[in-house]
Amino acid sequence: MRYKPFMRIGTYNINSVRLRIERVIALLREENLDILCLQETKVEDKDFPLRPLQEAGYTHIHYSGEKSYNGVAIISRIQLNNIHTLAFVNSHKRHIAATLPDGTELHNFYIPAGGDIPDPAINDKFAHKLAYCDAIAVWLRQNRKSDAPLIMLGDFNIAPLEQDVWSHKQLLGVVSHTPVEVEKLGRLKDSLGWIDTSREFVPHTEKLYSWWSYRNRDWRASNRGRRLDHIWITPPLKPLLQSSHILKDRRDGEQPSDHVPVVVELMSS
DNA sequence: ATGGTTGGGGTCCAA
Repeated sequence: MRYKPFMRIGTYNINSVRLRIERVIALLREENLDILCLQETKVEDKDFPLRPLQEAGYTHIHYSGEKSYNGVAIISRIQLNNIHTLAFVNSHKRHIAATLPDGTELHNFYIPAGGDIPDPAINDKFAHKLAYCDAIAVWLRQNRKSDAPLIMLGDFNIAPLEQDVWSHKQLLGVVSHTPVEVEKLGRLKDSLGWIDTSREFVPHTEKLYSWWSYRNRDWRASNRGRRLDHIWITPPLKPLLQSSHILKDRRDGEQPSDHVPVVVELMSS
């Protein structure tokens, strides 16, 4: 096997892994990924499309799915250990975790989108989203430490910074960018001193998106994006962080997901 | 203020 100095890890909300399996394969190959975490696989475990991924050289594949909704997966060409899932708030399949050979623990999350109305008193889905964020933060504080090497990534369905949305003012009342959610995500981020890898390389003053709605004739022209997909690391991994990219061009082509992948490079330790 | 589009499963829900 040739020398490989960096480990390349990605996250991608695929919005049906069966419909877009060829996109997944192309991403793995063209980005030379070691590990890819998926969200919204929308498939029961018995129907997960294993074979094309194995044929592409990814033999360590773990998933937790359900019919029609939610679902997460980790696709890897590196051995993974201690695969486990956690159910926060309810039984939705929104989390799967694994430990890498160097001991780094990887947590893949699909945080609830939260519905349309940003009021937990009248919208159960928004209440669920807030409770889910709280539950993760509590679990992390009680079970993990900020001096351990951890990666937490996925579709968090929250765009925390003003430049993470196309119009901060116009989206203050829109689920994904409301102050109450941003506050929740901030507390979650503080739980272990998480580092937002994308913003390590792009200043907070610069627009940065990972999702563009289907409800636009021309997503690139209108450019009404939001940064919903994140890769966070704990402080011990910061010196190992080499790069982070949001693969905007993957929003193009036939039948794209409405999200694009985010990829980081970490020095192998 | 409203509506715009997509996927999955099945004639509607979630995003």
